[in-house]
Amino acid sequence: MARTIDELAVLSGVSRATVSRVLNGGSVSAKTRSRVEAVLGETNYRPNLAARSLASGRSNVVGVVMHIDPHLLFQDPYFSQLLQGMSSALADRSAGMMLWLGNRSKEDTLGTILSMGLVDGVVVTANSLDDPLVDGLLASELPTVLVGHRKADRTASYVDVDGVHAADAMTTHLISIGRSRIGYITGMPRNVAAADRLAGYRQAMKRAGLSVADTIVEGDFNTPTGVTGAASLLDRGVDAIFCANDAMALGALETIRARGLRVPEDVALAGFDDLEFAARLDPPLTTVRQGVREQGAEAVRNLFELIEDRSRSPRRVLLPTELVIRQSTVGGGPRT
Amino acid sequence: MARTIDELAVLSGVSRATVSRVLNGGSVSAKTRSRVEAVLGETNYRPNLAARSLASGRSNVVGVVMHIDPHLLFQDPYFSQLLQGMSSALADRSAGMMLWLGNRSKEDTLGTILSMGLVDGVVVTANSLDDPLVDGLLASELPTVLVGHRKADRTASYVDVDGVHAADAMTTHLISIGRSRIGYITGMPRNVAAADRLAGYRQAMKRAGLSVADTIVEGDFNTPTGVTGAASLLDRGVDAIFCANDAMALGALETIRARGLRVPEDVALAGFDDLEFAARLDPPLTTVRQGVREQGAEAVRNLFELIEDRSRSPRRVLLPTELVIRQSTVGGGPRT
DNA sequence: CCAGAAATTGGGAGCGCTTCCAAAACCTAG
DNA sequence: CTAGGTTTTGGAAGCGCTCCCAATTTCTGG
Repeated sequence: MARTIDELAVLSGVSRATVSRVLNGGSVSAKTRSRVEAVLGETNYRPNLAARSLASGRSNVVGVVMHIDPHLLFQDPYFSQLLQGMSSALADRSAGMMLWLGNRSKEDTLGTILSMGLVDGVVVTANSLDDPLVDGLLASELPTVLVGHRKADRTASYVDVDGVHAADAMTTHLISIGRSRIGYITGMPRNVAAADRLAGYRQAMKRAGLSVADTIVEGDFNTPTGVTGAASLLDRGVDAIFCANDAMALGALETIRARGLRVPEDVALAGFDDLEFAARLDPPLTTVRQGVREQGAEAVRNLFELIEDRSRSPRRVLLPTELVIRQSTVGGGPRT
Repeated sequence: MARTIDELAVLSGVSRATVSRVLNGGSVSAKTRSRVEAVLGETNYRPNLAARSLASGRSNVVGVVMHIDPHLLFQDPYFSQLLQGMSSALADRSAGMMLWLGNRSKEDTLGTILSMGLVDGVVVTANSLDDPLVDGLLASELPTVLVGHRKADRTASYVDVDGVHAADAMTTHLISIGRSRIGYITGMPRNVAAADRLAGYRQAMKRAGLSVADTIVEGDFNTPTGVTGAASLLDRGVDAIFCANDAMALGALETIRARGLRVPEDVALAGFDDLEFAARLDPPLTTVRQGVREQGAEAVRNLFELIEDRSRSPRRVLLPTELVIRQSTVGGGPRT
């Protein structure tokens, strides 16, 4: 029941330094190593992280900062999935995770994180176009990887999905099934993903030579704005509605049915995210699936590369998305 | 830009020990204190957590362990909310959170946590009737608070909602609206909350002198078992279905409608959890609301009391629940 | 069998902080 | 003005570990 490395050293008849070497994979003769490991085995010793961290300057703990609207955090599985992905990538390297959710002022959190000297790096969700926390982190010495990205972050490492491309693809799909008056309900104005998706929509519409003069209404990613947004779009006589996320598509569907219109015959409907309920809607919702778990895992891997080689140039990763076509756009389409 | 306490000491012309005292609220003369604080203000020094932790044996970081079925973690906002509650209570004491999700073997995690010497205590979700991790934690020196509880944990500190009482109340409500053949779809067999809710149901049925001979079918908290469970209950001619959670109620609703039955006229339907979508179903779902956030916050507060006074006796807290009655049981009832 | 190179090992100095202890400074009252 | 008590302060010893450096041991080949 040795508690410290010194006790371990005494028990195995070598110096503290040698024990440390076998613990950390230093060069030790096979004979010595096996002797120490024997003792190690029967003593269930665990190195003290604080001491190790103080001495080595590395803790094998990474920080995760999610500054996010609590309301979204609740109902959107995005964060759970992101956490899962990160958590499992972390576990692969037996590293720990310190989590901050956004309930203090951002600057405060920033200070805390930097201070601790406790994390080797940080993964931070960058979903706002201007976020002092992200700026501060990027300006600091601390290796930082963003999940999501802002146009300005050209020099930062980030992991994101290609929202522009995905929204373009969805819009193109809508066009390909013969719709031309395609309404769009946006996400929150200052949200990066929202901006990307909108850009993708505009891009596809433009390429097809379709007007977007009065086809865009502003939403905020929540269901109620889907309800109202759809109402206003229907008044303008659209034949398809593309919502920046599934939650709003849910609202839009309510409105469409309330008016006695059929989906997709009268109005095709598409969302984004492929939340759990999307496949279960009536009709099942055409949407975009993003590998959120994978995104989290990739962010962690990215971060570790940065930690291990601080001089390495930023790595920017765009993960692919998948168009999930269901009956809300293609009536007789494939069942999911 | 002092980085260490020694630099700070030099800058303010006192000893390292004195700086440490003003940092930690030791007794320092007013004059000295203000001098040091002045320096402190213009230097944005942050104590190194690892060093502090090593020297003092306390880290102001608590561990949070959520060993949970990844599938549930995804779609159930329970965990997000729990995290939120804990996170905000933690922020109130400017403490940090180390998070482990359940992706390694439990024993492994346990070892890691205990080893680190890095957390002052741990909050662990105890949702399985037999969980070696929980047993190990409780047996260890580490202050531990459970969220949820097992019958066996008489001597542990925990925070839970009174699931027995809540399920009893819901069942009683169903009875009070004139139903007598009340079917019940259970949660996962070895889950504590599931067991509690089932007990509450049985208790209420027994008190009312109603038979439960063939009214209970086994579910697993997921929607599909709600679908199948409801089918089997309807075959037995029930006039109400109480599901151990909302996700299954969702499935049950599907089945009921597929058979052309009306809710609540033909079959009353009740869930448990009051998830976001519950109020939005057609008809809105009668369910039980639990203060999950509050549960998380309370768990943290509880833990801190334990940490500050290790000799204190375990504190067991049962948080109240709220019956949310909507149209799935009372057709003309209050709109929510 | 021995010099020299290579591999292994132990000694010891810190990492930045808290905290015990004793010295120094300050009060009080006689 | 001084003895005795009370605060306030600084010195110094660690907390458990890593890692540099030098000493020791082991291995080469001539």
